Amino acid sequence: MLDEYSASDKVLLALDCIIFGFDKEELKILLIKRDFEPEKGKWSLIGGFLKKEENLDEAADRILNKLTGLKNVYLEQLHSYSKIDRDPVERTISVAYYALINIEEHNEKLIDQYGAKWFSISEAPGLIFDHDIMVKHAISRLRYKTSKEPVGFELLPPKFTMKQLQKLYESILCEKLDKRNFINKINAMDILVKLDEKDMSSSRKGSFLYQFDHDKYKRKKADGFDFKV
Amino acid sequence: MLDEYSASDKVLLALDCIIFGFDKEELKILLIKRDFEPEKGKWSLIGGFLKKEENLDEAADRILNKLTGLKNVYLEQLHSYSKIDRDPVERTISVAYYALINIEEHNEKLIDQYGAKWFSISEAPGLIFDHDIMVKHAISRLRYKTSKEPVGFELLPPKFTMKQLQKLYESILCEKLDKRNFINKINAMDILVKLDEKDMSSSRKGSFLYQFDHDKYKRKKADGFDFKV
DNA sequence: AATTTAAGTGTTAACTTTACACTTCAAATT
DNA sequence: AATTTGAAGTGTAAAGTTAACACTTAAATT
Repeated sequence: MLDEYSASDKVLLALDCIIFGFDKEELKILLIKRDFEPEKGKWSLIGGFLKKEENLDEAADRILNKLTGLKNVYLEQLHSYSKIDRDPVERTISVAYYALINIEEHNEKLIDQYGAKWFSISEAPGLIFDHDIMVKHAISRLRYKTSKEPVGFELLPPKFTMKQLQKLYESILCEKLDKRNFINKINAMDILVKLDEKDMSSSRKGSFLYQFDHDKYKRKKADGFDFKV
Repeated sequence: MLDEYSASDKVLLALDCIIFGFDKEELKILLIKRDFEPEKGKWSLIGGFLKKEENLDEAADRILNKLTGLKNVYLEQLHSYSKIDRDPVERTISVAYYALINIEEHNEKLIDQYGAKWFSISEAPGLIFDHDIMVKHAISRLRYKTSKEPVGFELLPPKFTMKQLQKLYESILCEKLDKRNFINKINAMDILVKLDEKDMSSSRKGSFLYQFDHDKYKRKKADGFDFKV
Protein backbone atom coordinates (compact mmCIF):
# COMPACT_ATOMS: atom_id res chain seq x y z
CA MET A 1 0.00 0.00 0.00
CA LEU A 2 3.00 2.26 -0.05
CA ASP A 3 3.25 3.24 -3.68
CA GLU A 4 1.28 6.27 -2.57
CA TYR A 5 1.21 9.93 -3.48
CA SER A 6 4.74 10.95 -2.61
CA ALA A 7 6.52 8.19 -4.49
CA SER A 8 4.62 8.76 -7.70
CA ASP A 9 5.59 10.25 -11.00
CA LYS A 10 3.76 13.20 -12.39
CA VAL A 11 3.12 13.34 -16.09
CA LEU A 12 2.20 15.85 -18.75
CA LEU A 13 -1.44 15.47 -19.62
CA ALA A 14 -2.29 16.38 -23.19
CA LEU A 15 -5.62 16.49 -25.00
CA ASP A 16 -6.22 15.86 -28.66
CA CYS A 17 -9.39 16.66 -30.44
CA ILE A 18 -10.96 14.91 -33.42
CA ILE A 19 -13.23 17.53 -34.99
CA PHE A 20 -15.92 16.17 -37.27
CA GLY A 21 -17.85 18.22 -39.81
CA PHE A 22 -20.20 17.39 -42.68
CA ASP A 23 -20.18 19.40 -45.89
CA LYS A 24 -23.32 18.25 -47.74
CA GLU A 25 -21.74 15.10 -49.10
CA GLU A 26 -19.03 13.81 -46.86
CA LEU A 27 -17.90 13.40 -43.29
CA LYS A 28 -14.73 15.40 -42.74
CA ILE A 29 -12.15 15.99 -40.04
CA LEU A 30 -10.24 19.15 -39.30
CA LEU A 31 -6.47 18.74 -39.15
CA ILE A 32 -3.66 21.20 -38.52
CA LYS A 33 -0.32 21.45 -40.22
CA ARG A 34 2.16 21.75 -37.38
CA ASP A 35 4.37 24.84 -37.49
CA PHE A 36 6.24 23.76 -34.40
CA GLU A 37 8.46 20.91 -33.30
CA PRO A 38 8.37 17.99 -32.99
CA GLU A 39 7.11 16.79 -36.35
CA LYS A 40 6.91 20.33 -37.71
CA GLY A 41 5.24 20.40 -41.13
CA LYS A 42 3.29 17.20 -40.56
CA TRP A 43 -0.46 16.91 -40.14
CA SER A 44 -1.97 16.29 -36.73
CA LEU A 45 -5.02 16.71 -34.58
CA ILE A 46 -5.42 19.95 -32.71
CA GLY A 47 -4.22 19.51 -29.16
CA GLY A 48 -3.08 21.20 -26.00
CA PHE A 49 -2.23 20.59 -22.39
CA LEU A 50 -4.39 20.38 -19.31
CA LYS A 51 -4.14 23.38 -17.02
CA LYS A 52 -4.30 23.43 -13.26
CA GLU A 53 -7.54 25.35 -13.10
CA GLU A 54 -9.64 23.23 -15.47
CA ASN A 55 -10.97 19.71 -15.79
CA LEU A 56 -10.62 17.65 -18.97
CA ASP A 57 -13.98 18.66 -20.46
CA GLU A 58 -13.11 22.30 -19.96
CA ALA A 59 -9.68 21.85 -21.51
CA ALA A 60 -11.24 20.14 -24.52
CA ASP A 61 -13.69 23.04 -24.87
CA ARG A 62 -10.85 25.53 -24.76
CA ILE A 63 -8.77 23.66 -27.30
CA LEU A 64 -11.69 23.28 -29.66
CA ASN A 65 -12.50 26.95 -29.27
CA LYS A 66 -8.99 28.10 -30.05
CA LEU A 67 -9.16 26.47 -33.48
CA THR A 68 -12.80 26.93 -34.44
CA GLY A 69 -13.94 29.94 -32.44
CA LEU A 70 -16.97 27.87 -31.39
CA LYS A 71 -18.48 27.44 -27.93
CA ASN A 72 -21.11 25.01 -26.63
CA VAL A 73 -20.12 22.34 -29.06
CA TYR A 74 -20.90 18.65 -28.73
CA LEU A 75 -17.75 17.14 -27.24
CA GLU A 76 -17.28 13.68 -25.82
CA GLN A 77 -14.31 12.04 -24.18
CA LEU A 78 -13.05 9.13 -26.23
CA HIS A 79 -10.09 7.35 -24.66
CA SER A 80 -6.71 7.94 -23.04
CA TYR A 81 -3.54 7.01 -24.86
CA SER A 82 -0.40 6.24 -22.94
CA LYS A 83 2.21 4.38 -24.97
CA ILE A 84 5.49 5.28 -23.30
CA ASP A 85 7.20 6.80 -26.32
CA ARG A 86 4.08 8.12 -28.03
CA ASP A 87 5.49 11.64 -27.82
CA PRO A 88 9.23 11.72 -28.55
CA VAL A 89 9.88 14.88 -26.51
CA GLU A 90 8.52 13.86 -23.15
CA ARG A 91 6.35 11.25 -21.48
CA THR A 92 2.86 12.44 -22.23
CA ILE A 93 -0.54 10.86 -21.74
CA SER A 94 -3.15 12.11 -24.12
CA VAL A 95 -6.88 12.13 -23.55
CA ALA A 96 -8.72 12.24 -26.86
CA TYR A 97 -12.06 13.98 -27.35
CA TYR A 98 -14.23 14.13 -30.42
CA ALA A 99 -16.35 17.10 -31.43
CA LEU A 100 -19.31 17.40 -33.77
CA ILE A 101 -19.66 20.82 -35.34
CA ASN A 102 -21.79 22.51 -37.98
CA ILE A 103 -19.12 23.02 -40.59
CA GLU A 104 -20.72 26.25 -41.78
CA GLU A 105 -20.04 27.95 -38.47
CA HIS A 106 -16.35 27.60 -37.90
CA ASN A 107 -14.10 30.62 -38.05
CA GLU A 108 -12.18 30.58 -41.37
CA LYS A 109 -9.57 33.03 -40.19
CA LEU A 110 -8.58 30.97 -37.19
CA ILE A 111 -8.34 27.91 -39.34
CA ASP A 112 -6.00 29.66 -41.77
CA GLN A 113 -3.96 30.92 -38.88
CA TYR A 114 -3.39 27.36 -37.70
CA GLY A 115 -2.78 26.06 -41.20
CA ALA A 116 -5.76 23.83 -40.62
CA LYS A 117 -7.75 22.10 -43.35
CA TRP A 118 -10.80 19.89 -43.66
CA PHE A 119 -10.14 16.41 -45.03
CA SER A 120 -12.62 13.78 -46.01
CA ILE A 121 -11.95 10.70 -43.95
CA SER A 122 -10.79 8.66 -46.90
CA GLU A 123 -8.38 11.33 -48.13
CA ALA A 124 -6.83 12.37 -44.83
CA PRO A 125 -3.04 12.23 -44.70
CA GLY A 126 -1.12 10.09 -42.22
CA LEU A 127 -0.89 11.82 -38.87
CA ILE A 128 1.81 12.20 -36.25
CA PHE A 129 2.25 10.09 -33.10
CA ASP A 130 -0.78 7.89 -32.42
CA HIS A 131 -3.28 10.31 -33.96
CA ASP A 132 -4.31 7.91 -36.72
CA ILE A 133 -5.49 5.38 -34.19
CA MET A 134 -7.36 8.10 -32.30
CA VAL A 135 -9.20 9.02 -35.49
CA LYS A 136 -10.04 5.38 -36.15
CA HIS A 137 -11.47 5.01 -32.65
CA ALA A 138 -13.36 8.27 -32.98
CA ILE A 139 -15.05 7.17 -36.20
CA SER A 140 -16.07 3.91 -34.66
CA ARG A 141 -17.46 5.70 -31.60
CA LEU A 142 -19.24 8.22 -33.81
CA ARG A 143 -20.94 5.37 -35.68
CA TYR A 144 -22.13 3.85 -32.46
CA LYS A 145 -23.20 7.11 -30.91
CA THR A 146 -25.07 8.56 -33.88
CA SER A 147 -27.08 5.37 -34.28
CA LYS A 148 -28.14 5.35 -30.63
CA GLU A 149 -28.53 9.02 -29.79
CA PRO A 150 -29.71 11.93 -31.90
CA VAL A 151 -26.32 13.64 -32.01
CA GLY A 152 -25.99 13.53 -35.79
CA PHE A 153 -27.99 16.76 -35.90
CA GLU A 154 -24.97 18.52 -34.35
CA LEU A 155 -23.25 18.08 -37.70
CA LEU A 156 -26.06 19.73 -39.67
CA PRO A 157 -27.33 23.29 -39.84
CA PRO A 158 -30.41 23.84 -37.65
CA LYS A 159 -32.65 23.51 -40.72
CA PHE A 160 -31.97 20.58 -43.02
CA THR A 161 -33.65 18.42 -45.61
CA MET A 162 -34.33 14.70 -45.30
CA LYS A 163 -31.87 14.14 -48.11
CA GLN A 164 -29.12 15.89 -46.14
CA LEU A 165 -29.92 13.86 -43.05
CA GLN A 166 -29.82 10.65 -45.05
CA LYS A 167 -26.52 11.60 -46.71
CA LEU A 168 -25.10 12.35 -43.29
CA TYR A 169 -25.98 8.91 -41.97
CA GLU A 170 -24.78 7.26 -45.15
CA SER A 171 -21.43 8.93 -44.84
CA ILE A 172 -21.07 8.11 -41.15
CA LEU A 173 -22.16 4.50 -41.55
CA CYS A 174 -20.40 4.05 -44.89
CA GLU A 175 -23.41 2.44 -46.49
CA LYS A 176 -26.20 3.36 -48.86
CA LEU A 177 -29.59 3.59 -47.17
CA ASP A 178 -32.99 3.15 -48.80
CA LYS A 179 -34.71 6.52 -49.12
CA ARG A 180 -38.22 5.38 -48.24
CA ASN A 181 -37.13 3.18 -45.35
CA PHE A 182 -34.95 5.93 -43.96
CA ILE A 183 -37.67 8.59 -44.11
CA ASN A 184 -40.28 6.20 -42.73
CA LYS A 185 -38.03 5.37 -39.82
CA ILE A 186 -37.17 8.99 -39.02
CA ASN A 187 -40.80 10.07 -39.31
CA ALA A 188 -41.96 7.18 -37.14
CA MET A 189 -39.76 8.47 -34.32
CA ASP A 190 -41.62 11.77 -34.47
CA ILE A 191 -38.79 13.99 -33.23
CA LEU A 192 -38.53 16.40 -36.16
CA VAL A 193 -40.58 19.49 -36.98
CA LYS A 194 -41.45 19.88 -40.64
CA LEU A 195 -41.20 23.57 -41.56
CA ASP A 196 -43.29 25.43 -44.15
CA GLU A 197 -40.02 26.38 -45.75
CA LYS A 198 -38.26 24.70 -48.64
CA ASP A 199 -34.66 24.43 -49.72
CA MET A 200 -34.76 25.33 -53.43
CA SER A 201 -31.09 24.81 -54.15
CA SER A 202 -31.19 21.20 -55.23
CA SER A 203 -34.30 20.84 -57.37
CA ARG A 204 -37.06 22.78 -59.13
CA LYS A 205 -39.64 21.34 -56.76
CA GLY A 206 -37.62 22.19 -53.67
CA SER A 207 -37.48 20.00 -50.59
CA PHE A 208 -38.99 20.72 -47.23
CA LEU A 209 -36.77 21.73 -44.34
CA TYR A 210 -36.93 20.08 -40.95
CA GLN A 211 -35.69 20.89 -37.48
CA PHE A 212 -34.77 18.54 -34.67
CA ASP A 213 -37.15 19.07 -31.75
CA HIS A 214 -34.87 18.84 -28.68
CA ASP A 215 -37.68 19.29 -26.19
CA LYS A 216 -39.95 16.70 -27.73
CA TYR A 217 -37.06 14.25 -27.84
CA LYS A 218 -36.28 14.89 -24.18
CA ARG A 219 -39.89 14.25 -23.22
CA LYS A 220 -40.14 11.09 -25.30
CA LYS A 221 -36.85 9.82 -23.91
CA ALA A 222 -38.08 10.35 -20.36
CA ASP A 223 -41.05 8.13 -21.30
CA GLY A 224 -38.72 5.34 -22.38
CA PHE A 225 -38.38 6.14 -26.08
CA ASP A 226 -35.10 5.17 -27.73
CA PHE A 227 -33.62 6.91 -30.74
CA LYS A 228 -32.37 4.41 -33.28
CA VAL A 229 -31.10 4.65 -36.85
CA MET B 1 0.30 28.05 -30.15
CA LEU B 2 2.58 28.80 -27.24
CA ASP B 3 0.88 26.96 -24.42
CA GLU B 4 3.34 24.23 -25.28
CA TYR B 5 5.29 21.68 -23.32
CA SER B 6 7.35 23.92 -21.08
CA ALA B 7 4.53 26.06 -19.79
CA SER B 8 2.35 23.12 -18.83
CA ASP B 9 1.39 21.65 -15.54
CA LYS B 10 2.18 18.08 -14.72
CA VAL B 11 -0.33 16.06 -12.78
CA LEU B 12 -0.52 12.90 -10.77
CA LEU B 13 -2.13 10.18 -12.83
CA ALA B 14 -4.06 7.62 -10.82
CA LEU B 15 -5.88 4.48 -11.89
CA ASP B 16 -8.92 2.98 -10.26
CA CYS B 17 -10.20 -0.45 -10.98
CA ILE B 18 -13.77 -1.74 -10.87
CA ILE B 19 -13.45 -5.49 -10.38
CA PHE B 20 -16.51 -7.52 -11.31
CA GLY B 21 -17.16 -11.08 -10.23
CA PHE B 22 -20.15 -13.41 -10.35
CA ASP B 23 -20.88 -15.83 -7.52
CA LYS B 24 -23.60 -18.14 -8.93
CA GLU B 25 -26.42 -15.72 -8.28
CA GLU B 26 -25.28 -12.16 -8.37
CA LEU B 27 -22.94 -9.70 -10.00
CA LYS B 28 -20.48 -8.39 -7.41
CA ILE B 29 -17.70 -5.85 -7.12
CA LEU B 30 -14.58 -6.04 -5.03
CA LEU B 31 -14.00 -3.06 -2.74
CA ILE B 32 -11.25 -2.23 -0.28
CA LYS B 33 -11.51 -0.67 3.13
CA ARG B 34 -8.90 2.04 3.17
CA ASP B 35 -6.33 1.75 5.96
CA PHE B 36 -4.61 4.96 4.85
CA GLU B 37 -5.44 8.63 4.54
CA PRO B 38 -7.33 10.38 3.09
CA GLU B 39 -10.70 8.86 3.89
CA LYS B 40 -9.15 6.11 6.02
CA GLY B 41 -11.75 3.52 7.03
CA LYS B 42 -14.03 4.23 4.11
CA TRP B 43 -14.73 1.90 1.19
CA SER B 44 -13.19 2.53 -2.19
CA LEU B 45 -12.06 0.97 -5.42
CA ILE B 46 -8.59 -0.46 -5.56
CA GLY B 47 -6.27 2.07 -7.15
CA GLY B 48 -2.72 3.17 -7.67
CA PHE B 49 -0.53 5.57 -9.61
CA LEU B 50 0.95 5.37 -13.06
CA LYS B 51 4.68 4.71 -13.10
CA LYS B 52 7.21 6.06 -15.57
CA GLU B 53 8.02 2.71 -17.08
CA GLU B 54 4.50 1.49 -17.84
CA ASN B 55 1.52 2.47 -19.95
CA LEU B 56 -2.01 2.65 -18.56
CA ASP B 57 -2.99 -0.91 -19.50
CA GLU B 58 0.11 -2.22 -17.76
CA ALA B 59 -0.55 -0.13 -14.68
CA ALA B 60 -4.12 -1.44 -14.52
CA ASP B 61 -2.81 -5.01 -14.80
CA ARG B 62 -0.37 -4.39 -11.98
CA ILE B 63 -2.98 -2.84 -9.71
CA LEU B 64 -5.46 -5.64 -10.37
CA ASN B 65 -2.76 -8.17 -9.71
CA LYS B 66 -1.73 -6.66 -6.38
CA LEU B 67 -5.24 -7.20 -5.02
CA THR B 68 -6.31 -10.44 -6.67
CA GLY B 69 -3.05 -12.20 -7.48
CA LEU B 70 -4.42 -12.73 -11.01
CA LYS B 71 -2.72 -12.17 -14.36
CA ASN B 72 -4.11 -12.12 -17.91
CA VAL B 73 -7.42 -10.83 -16.78
CA TYR B 74 -9.99 -9.12 -18.99
CA LEU B 75 -9.42 -5.40 -18.39
CA GLU B 76 -10.83 -2.49 -20.34
CA GLN B 77 -10.26 1.23 -20.02
CA LEU B 78 -13.46 2.99 -19.04
CA HIS B 79 -13.07 6.75 -18.73
CA SER B 80 -10.85 9.45 -17.23
CA TYR B 81 -12.09 11.53 -14.33
CA SER B 82 -10.70 14.95 -13.72
CA LYS B 83 -12.84 17.08 -11.43
CA ILE B 84 -10.42 19.56 -9.92
CA ASP B 85 -11.02 18.68 -6.28
CA ARG B 86 -11.88 15.01 -6.79
CA ASP B 87 -8.94 14.07 -4.57
CA PRO B 88 -8.61 16.39 -1.56
CA VAL B 89 -4.86 15.83 -1.17
CA GLU B 90 -3.60 16.81 -4.56
CA ARG B 91 -4.76 17.44 -8.10
CA THR B 92 -5.15 13.96 -9.51
CA ILE B 93 -6.63 12.66 -12.73
CA SER B 94 -7.90 9.12 -12.51
CA VAL B 95 -8.26 6.70 -15.37
CA ALA B 96 -10.79 4.01 -14.49
CA TYR B 97 -10.57 0.44 -15.76
CA TYR B 98 -12.96 -2.41 -15.24
CA ALA B 99 -11.99 -6.04 -14.87
CA LEU B 100 -13.96 -9.26 -15.28
CA ILE B 101 -12.66 -12.12 -13.18
CA ASN B 102 -13.66 -15.65 -12.31
CA ILE B 103 -14.53 -15.09 -8.67
CA GLU B 104 -13.36 -18.58 -7.69
CA GLU B 105 -9.79 -17.78 -8.63
CA HIS B 106 -8.88 -14.73 -6.63
CA ASN B 107 -6.37 -14.93 -3.82
CA GLU B 108 -8.23 -14.86 -0.48
CA LYS B 109 -5.17 -13.95 1.52
CA LEU B 110 -4.39 -10.87 -0.52
CA ILE B 111 -7.99 -9.78 -0.23
CA ASP B 112 -7.90 -10.09 3.56
CA GLN B 113 -4.63 -8.21 3.63
CA TYR B 114 -6.26 -5.28 1.86
CA GLY B 115 -9.41 -5.46 3.93
CA ALA B 116 -11.22 -6.08 0.69
CA LYS B 117 -14.71 -7.56 0.34
CA TRP B 118 -17.11 -8.59 -2.39
CA PHE B 119 -20.37 -6.64 -2.48
CA SER B 120 -23.40 -7.25 -4.58
CA ILE B 121 -24.06 -4.17 -6.67
CA SER B 122 -27.26 -3.33 -4.84
CA GLU B 123 -25.70 -3.65 -1.39
CA ALA B 124 -22.43 -1.83 -1.99
CA PRO B 125 -21.67 0.98 0.45
CA GLY B 126 -21.12 4.58 -0.66
CA LEU B 127 -17.57 5.06 -1.91
CA ILE B 128 -14.97 7.80 -1.58
CA PHE B 129 -14.28 10.58 -4.10
CA ASP B 130 -15.99 9.97 -7.41
CA HIS B 131 -15.83 6.18 -7.19
CA ASP B 132 -19.60 5.77 -7.09
CA ILE B 133 -19.94 7.39 -10.48
CA MET B 134 -17.12 5.23 -11.83
CA VAL B 135 -18.99 2.12 -10.73
CA LYS B 136 -22.18 3.38 -12.33
CA HIS B 137 -20.39 3.97 -15.62
CA ALA B 138 -18.68 0.60 -15.40
CA ILE B 139 -21.97 -1.24 -14.96
CA SER B 140 -23.46 0.54 -17.91
CA ARG B 141 -20.42 -0.27 -20.03
CA LEU B 142 -20.48 -3.88 -18.85
CA ARG B 143 -24.10 -4.18 -19.97
CA TYR B 144 -23.26 -2.86 -23.38
CA LYS B 145 -20.12 -4.91 -23.77
CA THR B 146 -21.49 -8.24 -22.61
CA SER B 147 -24.41 -7.98 -24.99
CA LYS B 148 -22.19 -7.27 -27.99
CA GLU B 149 -19.11 -9.36 -27.31
CA PRO B 150 -18.70 -12.73 -25.63
CA VAL B 151 -16.87 -11.33 -22.60
CA GLY B 152 -19.43 -12.54 -20.06
CA PHE B 153 -17.63 -15.89 -20.04
CA GLU B 154 -14.73 -14.15 -18.29
CA LEU B 155 -16.94 -14.01 -15.22
CA LEU B 156 -17.67 -17.75 -15.21
CA PRO B 157 -15.53 -20.80 -14.55
CA PRO B 158 -14.30 -22.43 -17.78
CA LYS B 159 -17.04 -25.06 -17.50
CA PHE B 160 -20.54 -23.79 -16.79
CA THR B 161 -24.17 -24.74 -17.17
CA MET B 162 -26.73 -22.94 -19.31
CA LYS B 163 -28.52 -21.98 -16.14
CA GLN B 164 -25.41 -20.27 -14.80
CA LEU B 165 -24.90 -18.42 -18.06
CA GLN B 166 -28.51 -17.27 -18.04
CA LYS B 167 -28.28 -16.15 -14.40
CA LEU B 168 -25.16 -14.21 -15.26
CA TYR B 169 -26.87 -12.31 -18.05
CA GLU B 170 -29.95 -11.77 -15.93
CA SER B 171 -27.88 -10.23 -13.19
CA ILE B 172 -25.89 -8.03 -15.57
CA LEU B 173 -28.94 -6.86 -17.50
CA CYS B 174 -31.15 -6.68 -14.40
CA GLU B 175 -34.00 -8.52 -16.08
CA LYS B 176 -35.51 -11.97 -16.12
CA LEU B 177 -34.90 -13.84 -19.37
CA ASP B 178 -37.02 -16.62 -20.85
CA LYS B 179 -35.18 -19.94 -20.46
CA ARG B 180 -36.14 -21.42 -23.83
CA ASN B 181 -35.51 -18.24 -25.78
CA PHE B 182 -32.17 -17.74 -24.05
CA ILE B 183 -30.94 -21.27 -24.72
CA ASN B 184 -32.23 -21.19 -28.31
CA LYS B 185 -30.38 -17.96 -28.92
CA ILE B 186 -27.11 -19.14 -27.40
CA ASN B 187 -27.28 -22.46 -29.24
CA ALA B 188 -28.10 -20.75 -32.52
CA MET B 189 -24.83 -18.82 -32.26
CA ASP B 190 -22.97 -22.13 -32.10
CA ILE B 191 -20.00 -20.91 -30.09
CA LEU B 192 -20.20 -23.28 -27.12
CA VAL B 193 -18.97 -26.85 -26.78
CA LYS B 194 -21.36 -29.16 -24.94
CA LEU B 195 -19.31 -31.49 -22.73
CA ASP B 196 -20.16 -35.09 -21.77
CA GLU B 197 -19.92 -33.96 -18.20
CA LYS B 198 -22.71 -32.87 -15.89
CA ASP B 199 -22.91 -30.59 -12.91
CA MET B 200 -24.79 -32.66 -10.32
CA SER B 201 -24.92 -30.04 -7.60
CA SER B 202 -28.22 -28.46 -8.44
CA SER B 203 -30.55 -31.33 -9.38
CA ARG B 204 -30.95 -35.08 -9.42
CA LYS B 205 -30.86 -35.11 -13.18
CA GLY B 206 -27.75 -32.98 -13.37
CA SER B 207 -27.19 -30.37 -16.05
CA PHE B 208 -24.71 -30.53 -18.87
CA LEU B 209 -21.59 -28.39 -18.74
CA TYR B 210 -20.50 -26.19 -21.62
CA GLN B 211 -17.33 -24.41 -22.60
CA PHE B 212 -16.92 -21.26 -24.68
CA ASP B 213 -15.05 -22.10 -27.88
CA HIS B 214 -12.69 -19.14 -28.34
CA ASP B 215 -11.24 -20.40 -31.61
CA LYS B 216 -14.58 -21.12 -33.20
CA TYR B 217 -15.83 -17.70 -32.17
CA LYS B 218 -12.76 -16.05 -33.67
CA ARG B 219 -13.28 -17.88 -36.95
CA LYS B 220 -16.97 -17.02 -37.10
CA LYS B 221 -16.27 -13.41 -36.25
CA ALA B 222 -13.75 -13.18 -39.06
CA ASP B 223 -16.56 -14.38 -41.37
CA GLY B 224 -18.80 -11.54 -40.26
CA PHE B 225 -20.66 -13.21 -37.41
CA ASP B 226 -21.78 -10.97 -34.55
CA PHE B 227 -22.29 -12.13 -30.99
CA LYS B 228 -25.49 -10.80 -29.56
CA VAL B 229 -27.49 -11.43 -26.38
C1' DA C 1 -42.79 -48.65 -8.05
C1' DA C 2 -43.98 -43.94 -7.13
C1' DT C 3 -42.55 -39.37 -6.23
C1' DT C 4 -39.85 -35.37 -6.63
C1' DT C 5 -37.35 -31.63 -8.84
C1' DA C 6 -34.80 -29.27 -12.06
C1' DA C 7 -33.29 -29.95 -17.02
C1' DG C 8 -34.45 -29.92 -21.52
C1' DT C 9 -37.10 -29.04 -25.59
C1' DG C 10 -40.47 -26.35 -30.44
C1' DT C 11 -44.05 -23.81 -32.30
C1' DT C 12 -46.85 -19.88 -33.21
C1' DA C 13 -47.98 -15.05 -33.14
C1' DA C 14 -46.31 -10.35 -32.98
C1' DC C 15 -43.28 -7.26 -34.47
C1' DT C 16 -39.48 -5.30 -37.16
C1' DT C 17 -36.91 -4.80 -41.12
C1' DT C 18 -36.16 -4.90 -45.92
C1' DA C 19 -37.17 -4.56 -50.75
C1' DC C 20 -39.13 -2.19 -54.18
C1' DA C 21 -41.42 1.81 -58.35
C1' DC C 22 -44.51 5.18 -59.50
C1' DT C 23 -46.56 9.96 -58.90
C1' DT C 24 -46.08 14.83 -57.85
C1' DC C 25 -44.38 19.26 -58.09
C1' DA C 26 -42.35 23.50 -59.78
C1' DA C 27 -39.29 25.53 -62.79
C1' DA C 28 -37.34 25.78 -67.48
C1' DT C 29 -37.90 25.22 -72.25
C1' DT C 30 -40.39 25.19 -76.40
C1' DA D 1 -49.82 27.65 -72.98
C1' DA D 2 -48.04 23.09 -73.33
C1' DT D 3 -44.23 20.07 -72.69
C1' DT D 4 -40.13 18.57 -70.65
C1' DT D 5 -37.10 17.77 -66.86
C1' DG D 6 -35.35 16.06 -62.48
C1' DA D 7 -35.51 15.56 -57.78
C1' DA D 8 -39.07 15.07 -53.96
C1' DG D 9 -42.31 12.43 -51.99
C1' DT D 10 -45.01 8.37 -50.89
C1' DG D 11 -47.07 2.73 -49.22
C1' DT D 12 -47.25 -2.17 -49.25
C1' DA D 13 -46.03 -6.91 -49.01
C1' DA D 14 -42.52 -10.42 -48.00
C1' DA D 15 -38.83 -11.90 -45.07
C1' DG D 16 -36.71 -12.15 -40.92
C1' DT D 17 -36.46 -11.65 -36.00
C1' DT D 18 -38.10 -11.64 -31.41
C1' DA D 19 -41.29 -12.92 -27.78
C1' DA D 20 -44.64 -15.80 -25.54
C1' DC D 21 -45.69 -19.96 -23.83
C1' DA D 22 -46.11 -25.61 -21.12
C1' DC D 23 -45.14 -30.24 -21.28
C1' DT D 24 -41.69 -34.25 -21.17
C1' DT D 25 -37.42 -36.32 -19.48
C1' DA D 26 -33.96 -37.92 -16.42
C1' DA D 27 -32.08 -39.40 -12.23
C1' DA D 28 -32.16 -39.61 -7.39
C1' DT D 29 -35.11 -40.38 -3.15
C1' DT D 30 -38.65 -42.62 -0.72
